[in-house]
Amino acid sequence: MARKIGSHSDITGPKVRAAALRLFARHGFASVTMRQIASEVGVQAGALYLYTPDKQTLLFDLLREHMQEVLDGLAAEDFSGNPVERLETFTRFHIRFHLERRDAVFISYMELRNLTDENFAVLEDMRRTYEDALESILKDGQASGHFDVEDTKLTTLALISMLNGVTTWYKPDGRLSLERVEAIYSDMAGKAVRMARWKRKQMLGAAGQAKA
Amino acid sequence: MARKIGSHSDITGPKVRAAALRLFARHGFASVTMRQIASEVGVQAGALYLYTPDKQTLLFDLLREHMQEVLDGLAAEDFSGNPVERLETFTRFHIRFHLERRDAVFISYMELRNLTDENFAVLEDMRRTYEDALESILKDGQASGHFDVEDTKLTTLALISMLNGVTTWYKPDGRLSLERVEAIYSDMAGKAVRMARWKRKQMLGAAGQAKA
DNA sequence: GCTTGAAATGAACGTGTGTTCATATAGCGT
DNA sequence: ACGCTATATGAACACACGTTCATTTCAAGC
Repeated sequence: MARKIGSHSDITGPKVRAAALRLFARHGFASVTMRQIASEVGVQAGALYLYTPDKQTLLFDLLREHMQEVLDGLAAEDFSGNPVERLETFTRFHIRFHLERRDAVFISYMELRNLTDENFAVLEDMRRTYEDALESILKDGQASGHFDVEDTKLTTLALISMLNGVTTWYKPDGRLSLERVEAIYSDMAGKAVRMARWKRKQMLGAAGQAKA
Repeated sequence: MARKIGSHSDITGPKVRAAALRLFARHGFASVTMRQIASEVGVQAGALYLYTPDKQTLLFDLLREHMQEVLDGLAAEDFSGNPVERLETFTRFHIRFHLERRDAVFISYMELRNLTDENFAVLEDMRRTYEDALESILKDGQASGHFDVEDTKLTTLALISMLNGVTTWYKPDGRLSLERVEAIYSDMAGKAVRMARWKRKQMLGAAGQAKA
């Protein structure tokens, strides 16, 4: 038997990637065998090599594809407004987008060490681009007096860690709706970096006195 | 050859665990072979089975030992004081303790899925105990009006995620000292949950009016 | 309807895996 | 001084891995 009805490259290819993504996320790249992936797709192991040169490249392609989607998704957001609004846009986007792609996110933070140095560098670059988007919001907010942040780089990483944590426990049918989770996280992120009112007044006051 | 000078169970046993911990953290449980561990210890693979019944148990023992140390360490901290102070104690302890044991922490959050259900349940229980310690601080702070938290459970997880993030980037010889990192994270955690001054005043005001 | 080639098979490959075990030896208790 | 046993060896086991490839089969183009 070969070439079953309705099974073309266009159909099997995505199926392979989907199965690999699911299995890598559940059991870890190293623990998943090509035969497992093939079985999930409904095909023999050999056939996978029509769609990927090897296992490592399969992982890399999944991760690169994911990071590209993240970057594209971020670029599609509306980042007008002041830093406070932009931070909310970012955090809400991050939560929403990452919850929709939990498997890919999980792998992205877990399996980087299973990549060759070359492939790792590519993804590292993309991740840095994403982080820089957040850091620039923090920097702007620091300059405008909206935020009170000691170290923008560290804060960026801390915020992203916090936001990523959501993927480890969120269940779509759980106690909290997506909207509510978005709101709570966004609120926490905002409070963690925002300048306190009294402190801002104090600064403005000092500036006023200096002028006078 | 066997029984080399100075190589007893008391020496080789810890060496095995140390090597396994290091390698699991670097390359992932599934990717590390018993022969690699043995080689690191300076012993043949077969000898490892004098110290562990199998590879899975070796991982489990490492993780259980780690979690026990975390719980013991937490219990040794001084948690007197108001919720704000207790939260700072907790965050500083967490950062410090986890940075000293980065390998174990990494594995704890990465390799849980490589455990049997039974072993997983044991660790899950210990982790929950740890999380509960933080949540009870948040609850107390909520009750006392120190904190402004929508959902203590979610906030607990968000804070721990944020704090754990430090292990992924911190380098002991890096730009920031441990003390400074502790301070920044502790500060961010505090701000993320603390009740704003104006809001507290407003509440007190409302309470005063209600009384009057 | 026949030809053609893309899509899939399934067996085979070499290698490496976790684990076992008969065997050897070094150091402690006596 | 010597035997006993804890500690280690190293070869072997059965199995599973990623990957290759000659072969087969089916859908589409003419």
